Amino acid sequence: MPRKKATGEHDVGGRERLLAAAVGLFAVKGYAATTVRDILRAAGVTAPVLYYHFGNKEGLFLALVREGVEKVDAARLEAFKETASVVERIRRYCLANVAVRREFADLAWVVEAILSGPPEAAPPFDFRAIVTRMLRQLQDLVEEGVASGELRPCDPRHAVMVLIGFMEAASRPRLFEMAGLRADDLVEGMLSMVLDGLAGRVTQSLA
Amino acid sequence: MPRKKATGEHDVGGRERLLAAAVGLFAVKGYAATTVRDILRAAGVTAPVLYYHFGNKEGLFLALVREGVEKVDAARLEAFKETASVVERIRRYCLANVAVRREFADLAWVVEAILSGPPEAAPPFDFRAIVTRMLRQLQDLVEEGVASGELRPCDPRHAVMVLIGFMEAASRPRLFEMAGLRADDLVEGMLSMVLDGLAGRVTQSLA
DNA sequence: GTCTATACAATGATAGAC
DNA sequence: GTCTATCATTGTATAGAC
Repeated sequence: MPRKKATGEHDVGGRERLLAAAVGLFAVKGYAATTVRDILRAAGVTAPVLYYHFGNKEGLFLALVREGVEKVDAARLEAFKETASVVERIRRYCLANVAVRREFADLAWVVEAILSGPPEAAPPFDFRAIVTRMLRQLQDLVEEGVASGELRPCDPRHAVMVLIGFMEAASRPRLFEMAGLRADDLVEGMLSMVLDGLAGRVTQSLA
Repeated sequence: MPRKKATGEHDVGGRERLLAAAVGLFAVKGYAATTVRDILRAAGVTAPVLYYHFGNKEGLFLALVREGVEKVDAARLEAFKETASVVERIRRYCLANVAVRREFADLAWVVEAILSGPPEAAPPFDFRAIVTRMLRQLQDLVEEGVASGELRPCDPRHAVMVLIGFMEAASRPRLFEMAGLRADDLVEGMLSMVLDGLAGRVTQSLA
């Protein structure tokens, strides 16, 4: 029999039930360790529903990843849209990035698993275009800042990597919670540190 | 029949053969997607050899992870040992970290998969002690630098997170190669960027 | 679009000989 | 310590009714 729906749960189709169930499971168990039966049980549907909508386990996974990529990508574009100083746009970018990753935490984990996990642990998904675009956007931003004097002269590619590493660390609760930090102040604190640098005397990073 | 040994291959026991085979497979396929048969075939041994030495698949995995943790940990301690300026010790730490991760690339991947991957994707391994120690060491270092004036006054915990993010990004070939960077100059380039900061006018980080 | 029932390959693991 | 042979279970996926 169809699973009893929880209180307040919409009468969504099996497709959405499956997506919702799968994202949670993939996030905590990973793709390979999550069985089709796990997903079916969590979604309260039977096997043919999955195979009807997604073809197979891999299809379900890829549908999920696409959804996640779009969300991050959208937040990114949003942050770049408005005109502001370079530093301010970088700041918005980082805040937006961390914000989406927190809002769609499970989905972010699933995407992250492909980006940084073992190459063949999950179905192949080509991120090159989207990563390249991100690198390009950030590098343009840095170059603009250097040209205008807002940023210190530097190799923009190194600067981009530093920014990426910073966002990466700021998005890992398991890590920064061990350091006794809350996500709230972390981003701003780390960002000002990245901007002003660790070493040397105080240099005001301009108003 | 036992697998024919490749040229120059030592006549090591099944135990070592299994460890060597497993690390490569876990690195590219992840724990869950790597089957016992995969490992056996790659190692050229039969099933009972694995179960005799490691009890089960999980035991083999954990033996591997312990080995990896020890390697990273040893490199870390080595970097802290000699007396030098704070900046120099930070520099050594980061170089050492990236160096081990490159030397034992597969092993590093396996460890990384537990640290940053889905919580239940691999057998449970308690990293808390080791991560806490790393955070502590870095934070002490930063505090020492701040006290001596070598480092800018700051929240040491934020500084530690920035350093961790930096090392993280510097250890991900798939990422920085897309930016057209080679691992060689990357660490030094990024480190000076972290020390001097992105924003503001040039501040020499002292000799 | 969803169900019941099931096919069937692959999986982790073991027994018992040597 | 390693082998051959095998098991019980779980895995993905499908056929066919409604």
